[in-house]
Amino acid sequence: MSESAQSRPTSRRERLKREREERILEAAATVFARKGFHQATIRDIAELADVADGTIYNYFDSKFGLLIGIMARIAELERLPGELVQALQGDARESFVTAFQERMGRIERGQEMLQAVLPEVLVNPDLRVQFYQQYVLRISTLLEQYLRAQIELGHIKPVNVPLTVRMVQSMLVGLIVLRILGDDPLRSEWADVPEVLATLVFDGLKPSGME
Amino acid sequence: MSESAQSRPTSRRERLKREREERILEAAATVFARKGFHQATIRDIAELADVADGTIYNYFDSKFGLLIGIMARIAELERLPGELVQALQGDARESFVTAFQERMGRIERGQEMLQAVLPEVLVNPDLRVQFYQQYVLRISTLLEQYLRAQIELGHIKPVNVPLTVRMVQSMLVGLIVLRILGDDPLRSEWADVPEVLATLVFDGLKPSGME
Amino acid sequence: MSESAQSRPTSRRERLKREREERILEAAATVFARKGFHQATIRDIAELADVADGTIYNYFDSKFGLLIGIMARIAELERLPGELVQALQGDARESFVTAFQERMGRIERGQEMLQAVLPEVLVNPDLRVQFYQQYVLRISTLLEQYLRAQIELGHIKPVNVPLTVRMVQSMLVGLIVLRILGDDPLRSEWADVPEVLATLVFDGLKPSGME
Amino acid sequence: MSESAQSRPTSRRERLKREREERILEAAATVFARKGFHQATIRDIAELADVADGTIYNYFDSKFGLLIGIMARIAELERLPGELVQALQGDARESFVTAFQERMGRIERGQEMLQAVLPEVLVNPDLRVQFYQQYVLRISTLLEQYLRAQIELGHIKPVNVPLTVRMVQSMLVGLIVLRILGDDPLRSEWADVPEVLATLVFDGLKPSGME
DNA sequence: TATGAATGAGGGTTCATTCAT
DNA sequence: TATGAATGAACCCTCATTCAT
Repeated sequence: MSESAQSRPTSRRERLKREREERILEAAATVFARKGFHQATIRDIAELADVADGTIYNYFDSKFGLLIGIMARIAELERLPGELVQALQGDARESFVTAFQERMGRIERGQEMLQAVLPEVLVNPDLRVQFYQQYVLRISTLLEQYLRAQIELGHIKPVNVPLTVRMVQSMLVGLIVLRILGDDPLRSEWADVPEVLATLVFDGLKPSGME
Repeated sequence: MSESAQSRPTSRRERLKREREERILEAAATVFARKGFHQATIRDIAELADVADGTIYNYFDSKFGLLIGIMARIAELERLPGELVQALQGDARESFVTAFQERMGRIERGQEMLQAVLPEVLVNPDLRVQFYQQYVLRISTLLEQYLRAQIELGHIKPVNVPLTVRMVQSMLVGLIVLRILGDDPLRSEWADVPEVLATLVFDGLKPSGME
Repeated sequence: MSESAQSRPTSRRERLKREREERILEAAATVFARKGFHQATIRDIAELADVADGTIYNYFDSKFGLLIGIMARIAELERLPGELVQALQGDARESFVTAFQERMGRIERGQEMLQAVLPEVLVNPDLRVQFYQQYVLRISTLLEQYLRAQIELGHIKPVNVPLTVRMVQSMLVGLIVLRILGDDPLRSEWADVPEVLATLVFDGLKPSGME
Repeated sequence: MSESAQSRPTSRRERLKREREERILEAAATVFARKGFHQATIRDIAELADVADGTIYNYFDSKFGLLIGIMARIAELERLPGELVQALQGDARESFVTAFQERMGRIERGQEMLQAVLPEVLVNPDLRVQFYQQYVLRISTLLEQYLRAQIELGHIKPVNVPLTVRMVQSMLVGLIVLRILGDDPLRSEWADVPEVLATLVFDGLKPSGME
């Protein structure tokens, strides 16, 4: 009852709960990434998170709920729009590189979660829609606006905007997939990807003087 | 029943067997694509193929064997190397477009099988290796050789060859994924993809006179 | 293929299936009666029926389905209406005794199934309605008609018909419950119950000359 | 906190404890009656009693202990013997009606607790014995004595005493069951039951002049 | 003493695979 | 060879109970 007995009794518990939830989610991501959603058992996750099976259900509704939780974490880490807009100010090519660097970093950090979620996204219609909207459509819209503006300004030549944007998105998604597949160059030279990607997308492969 | 009753008893039987195996494999691809490998049941497949559950095991070792079977069918449809080499003769840009058209067609036709196989490929280490080698590495090697040659010839400017090739591969893989995710432009404007892709990769987005 | 190879191939299988279903249902009734629906495990039932756990699900939808199955068997054994009507022809008291004898026999034979089902009937609203209608209401309606007719004829004195019928039904239901509770006299002197019951209901306890 | 601060610190606490125990027991009876013992969860009961899950275990040993507690409460409310003896003095028929009225009232008031306990009583051997002795045997013995005495006195005609008593008990138990089953006449005309019951048991259905 | 999160045993159910017919 | 019923291992989830705060 006395206020001095415990300084913010809830805050300590709260913190412990948050940490535990975090631990469970991370364990889930790791196990899902390693064995796939369906091969992964709740037991696996519980053991890795060092909790009892039942404890997981104090934090998540179901095994599927863990997947949703991971998706939410990914979305949280994204907050793309603002930053992307930011990154795309100024010189077109330069901002491309910056934006891609950002992106590559996120992909690298989120690789495990993406690997955990992506196979199931390809399979589950609900996840599919959610992932597509959060991860693809949101960026598509932005990129399309940006591309149109740049074309207007003459910084970029006229192209089929929606398809071109899809190509770029495809590359990003494809890079994730190829990394998951264990492609070696993509792992060892990951840092160089943004520059190569910008060159490809922006300048093309055609030699400079060859107009 | 007597051996003389039919001119070539085995060959007819053989054909029936082939057809049945084919039917089962197609059913498997359809069901896997629709529900995912783990949600799909042998019963589902048996019903769609109009055979009994047990019959499937006369043709395939296991449920997983069906997946392997589908992978094999994809590989069979590929026979890339030769054709790719063929396609890449002559003018660089032109052969790019031709090659991509080829590829887009294959992707479209093989979509169901790819959708059936891809999620599990991302999850199963063995499949991963097999898919990576058959579907990525084989082409990577070819493209790398080609790219180097073109650079040598001055038709293409000097770039980081392995990464550049990965970018192109990523795009192809990413296109598959985005189609699976149900992206609308990619479905409705699929025919235009090769040209846009070639423009992007070959010419870049930079306006012509802007060197 | 030859017709003489197996005489009615289906009928043998059919028979085996019937027998197996029967065995499972009996096992379920026994186990439910012994341990109660919720304490009973599918394993228990499977072992008693000498089948594998999964086999049960080839015959019944769920554990609850077994209960429904037992209820259906009880209803099947009943076919009350016709027989009751039959029994109640002729002298009132005599037909009472006959009808009750019939009933007591059925209760005795169906004891295990009733014991399996009754506790859950008291607890599950759906079962409650079904049991009430099949086991109580159907008979109530008949008895009410009969009673009214007998009153009309002056064979029975005017009484509150619905409630009186409920009393009789209560007694029947109560007898089942008391038997389940293990009451000794009801087990050892079961054969005398109909006569005593008829005396009680028909003549009352008042001494003969005491009007 | 100091012992002198409150005149009778324990007695107040005692009262609070009693009230809480009472609240828990009532909540348990309600939930058990509503969902059945096995479907009911400690959480359900805790919520209805407005206490934490763990608190319940400060008052009762286990979930089963709650059932025992309810049984004890029923027995407490009974105190039959004395009152029954009292009620059965004087005119036979009149005392029957009085006794039954008493009983009906108790059944009505105790309905929830009976509904909570009865299904499990039918299933659990220990409860079965306890319930049988407290609720059936105790009264049986009394009624048998009474019946024998009345027969001796010529107020009641000679009958099979144990079985006759069982019939009456069956009716009482059966009335409870039929009420649980939701029988409408028994609910709406409950007040008339004692009279009808007495008529049936005492006078029988035979018309007055029909000896 | 009250709390409510952690625990983990337990069980219904699914379904790939086998095998007698 | 085709059938489809039988098998039983495997797993998600529930929830009574415990116990640190």
